[in-house]
Amino acid sequence: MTPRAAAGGPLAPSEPQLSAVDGLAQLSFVVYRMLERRAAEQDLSIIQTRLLGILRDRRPTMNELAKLLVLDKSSTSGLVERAERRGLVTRSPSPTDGRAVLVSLTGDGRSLLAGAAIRFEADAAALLEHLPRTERRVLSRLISRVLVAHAAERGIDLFPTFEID
Amino acid sequence: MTPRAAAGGPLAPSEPQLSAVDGLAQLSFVVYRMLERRAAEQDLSIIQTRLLGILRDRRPTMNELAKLLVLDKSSTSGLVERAERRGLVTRSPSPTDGRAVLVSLTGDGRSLLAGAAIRFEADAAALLEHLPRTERRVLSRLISRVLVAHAAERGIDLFPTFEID
DNA sequence: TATTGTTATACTCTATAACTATA
DNA sequence: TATAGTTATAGAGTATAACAATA
Repeated sequence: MTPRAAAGGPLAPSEPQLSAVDGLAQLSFVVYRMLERRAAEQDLSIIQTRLLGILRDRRPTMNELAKLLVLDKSSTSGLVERAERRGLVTRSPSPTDGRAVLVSLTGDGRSLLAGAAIRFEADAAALLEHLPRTERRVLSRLISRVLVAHAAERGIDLFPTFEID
Repeated sequence: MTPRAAAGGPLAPSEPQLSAVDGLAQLSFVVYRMLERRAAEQDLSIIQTRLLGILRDRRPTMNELAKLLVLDKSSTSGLVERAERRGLVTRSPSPTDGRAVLVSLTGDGRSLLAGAAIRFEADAAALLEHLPRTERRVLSRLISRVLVAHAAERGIDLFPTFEID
């Protein structure tokens, strides 16, 4: 990676094209920051956004949440506590396990998430529209293939025939 | 973005390919985490790594640093203070402006940065090697074109003929 | 007066360790 | 005893506001 790519700033190599590695790194930063900015517009951090995103179609226990977010359970407690204080999520006792707590999204949480998601999608679409339609499709397919292969390497099937959970 | 893409986890749409937006978001997360992991192996955060990356070929003032990192000057003070305490950077008075401070990389800082960069480059290369060489080149070129167009939109030329600075 | 940088303060995010309550 | 979750504590990272020193 060139120094400037590492800094996330503009590049000035002598070739008229970024190296594959620099391109990947730069693209990652650009997209990550789009997400960060759109989340911030709703006063959400990336981790808060991911929390809400997980809750959009699930109602996990604190423990499951910690695993999904790859966080310590104490970090998850704090994260959920702050989100609950803002009225974005609620905690309720599990009916089947007296120790467990179920976390779910409130209407306010859902609205905030939807706002961020819609704006981010527009950003991502605008970024891709720099390419003509045909090449956009090629890019999309190649990215998909890379991700599928990368996931498969880790024993994850991105497209299981049935929902397994 | 689908709920699962927002969560950064595996996806299960019914089509055998990710949507363009989901692919972009997923790819961004995957690459960002590679960088995060490799930096962490050197006990560096992403922001510390970016700091060192900027210093690899520059010796900016605190003020310039704050602008490059898009951080408040007070945040930059703290960031540099912690890096200096670890012996990764040094602060010295500017010879031309009695108020200014110049920040530069130490040998230790350079080594740490190099270690993270080399490992990250290997990760990125491995990710791309999931595609045959020809398609890898196509992907690389398309990503480059998207980034160049995106930068141009913001008045930035990714490939200026001369170093301007 | 304006600019450069640091410091005080406050909040988010994270982990480790110690704790409570339930299984 | 083991598991689920919270709390205490500590540190990184961030911003705002107040400040000191220099231009």
